[in-house]
Amino acid sequence: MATSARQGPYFCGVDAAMDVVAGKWKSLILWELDNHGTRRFAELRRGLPGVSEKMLIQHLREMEADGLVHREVYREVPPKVEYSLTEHGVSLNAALAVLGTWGTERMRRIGAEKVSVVAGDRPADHQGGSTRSV
Amino acid sequence: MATSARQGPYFCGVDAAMDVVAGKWKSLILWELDNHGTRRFAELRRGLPGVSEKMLIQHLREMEADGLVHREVYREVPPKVEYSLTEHGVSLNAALAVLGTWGTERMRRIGAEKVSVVAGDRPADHQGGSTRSV
DNA sequence: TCAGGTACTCACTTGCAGGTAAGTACGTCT
DNA sequence: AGACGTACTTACCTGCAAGTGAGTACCTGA
Repeated sequence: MATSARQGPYFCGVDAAMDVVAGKWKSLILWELDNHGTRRFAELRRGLPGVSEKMLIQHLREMEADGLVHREVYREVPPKVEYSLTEHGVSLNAALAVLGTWGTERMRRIGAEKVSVVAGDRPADHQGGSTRSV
Repeated sequence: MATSARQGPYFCGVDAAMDVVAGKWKSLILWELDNHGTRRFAELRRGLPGVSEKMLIQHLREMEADGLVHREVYREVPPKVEYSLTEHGVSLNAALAVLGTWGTERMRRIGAEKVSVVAGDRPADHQGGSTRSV
């Protein structure tokens, strides 16, 4: 399932960073976890409209292997697992924030829309324009 | 050939930026152009060991459509085309540099190697930007 | 009693990014 | 004469990322 940590070789630093962030939902996951501090599996799934359970787990496992997220399992009767960012995840998110600023500016330039949030989902939460949109 | 500009919709700024940078060689191209100011097609091809002509052109066309690179054609007898970064390309490269710093730090942490440069190619040059498929 | 919520796993399929290799038109170098 | 350099275009093929949908095991509330 390719859940082992990526390890290069790389052309350069950007290459190494992109390798870790490559994946349709990874930067979104990073953003969600950074914003909420800690999230359960189902909370993440609901927070990322359109993600499939398979992809979400796969990405979380890869990011865990890469040392970006921490996975805490609570052995309770309804299973409970909490995901949070490690310090490496937090610093990666900070680096991505710079890129996010550029991207937001680009969206403004070309007049791109935001993907519409499905009705019933968190109403007015993660709006990229704010301070630290990933 | 998908040379039209990407246009969303996006989840957030990072999404928009990643869309533009997604492509195995795009960040490398950005880096090459930023470093040399202006480069001809064949110079770029030689500067990016392993890239195929098809992918190089495809990426250049997409980046042109996205307003990142400028393409200047000289109607001379041996054809001559010069590529350079627009101001948007330059600012994107600056944003990627932050990510590059993080990636370099990560490479140090996990002890990843750099891809070996083919014998005969530029010896000890680029430290800057590169990508893998996003 | 059975739908729904917890957090997953597994098997199958599809789309597309990227690789390979050839063709084009024109000119110079050997 | 023909190899090589310029900057591409075109067609075909492959591998992998991602999507789909079902199954698992347990518990709660209507």
